[in-house]
Amino acid sequence: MPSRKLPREFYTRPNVVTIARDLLGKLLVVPAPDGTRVSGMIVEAEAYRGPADRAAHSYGGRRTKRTETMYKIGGTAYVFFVYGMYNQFNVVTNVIDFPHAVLIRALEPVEGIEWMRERRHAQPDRNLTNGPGKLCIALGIDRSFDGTDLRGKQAWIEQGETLSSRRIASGPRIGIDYAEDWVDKPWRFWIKGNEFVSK
DNA sequence: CAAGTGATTAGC
DNA sequence: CTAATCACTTGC
Repeated sequence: MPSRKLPREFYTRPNVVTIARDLLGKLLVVPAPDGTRVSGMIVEAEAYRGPADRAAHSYGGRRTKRTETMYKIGGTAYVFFVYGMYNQFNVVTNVIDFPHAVLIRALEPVEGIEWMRERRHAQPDRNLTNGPGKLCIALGIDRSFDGTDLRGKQAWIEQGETLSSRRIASGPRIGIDYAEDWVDKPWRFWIKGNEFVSK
């Protein structure tokens, strides 16, 4: 049986906005401690197009210990810590030294939902993975995932559902009020009507 | 609606 | 070194 992991060429394409939209319907998979699969379908994602994009961590070509991961080759995981509590899972795109990334904002649980319930302790199912910090808790994603290859064993993305463009909506990104002219770019994509899209 | 939380960053 | 900020979540 061939691997269903997305190939390198999916990630190294030049247009991060296209890749963010294409990631909808794909399956983000992480192994649980017992070796079983924990996974969710991507239902919401945002493109960050540094160095030009004021909202991106790599804006202006900023290169620090944290942002260094964004400069790696497409298909690398970029996981960062924010607000003193939460991790955020991103997919690096483009080729080396073009610091683009897609933030995964929400998933619809598919496999291993018992693991998600345990980690999110007693939240209603619809709140397990409907936000970028929540989905990292549910899947057990922390900074040890930062810089890892999305075609490796730590976390990966598989071909999932193919969506017609009619089912996809777009709008401004969330939580980037500081981004001046870039605030209104419609680079957030989600699956219309999906109940796991973040609030 | 506002607090909480601590790594990260810029600026001395 | 210090202080402000932050690609969020939860509980009031």
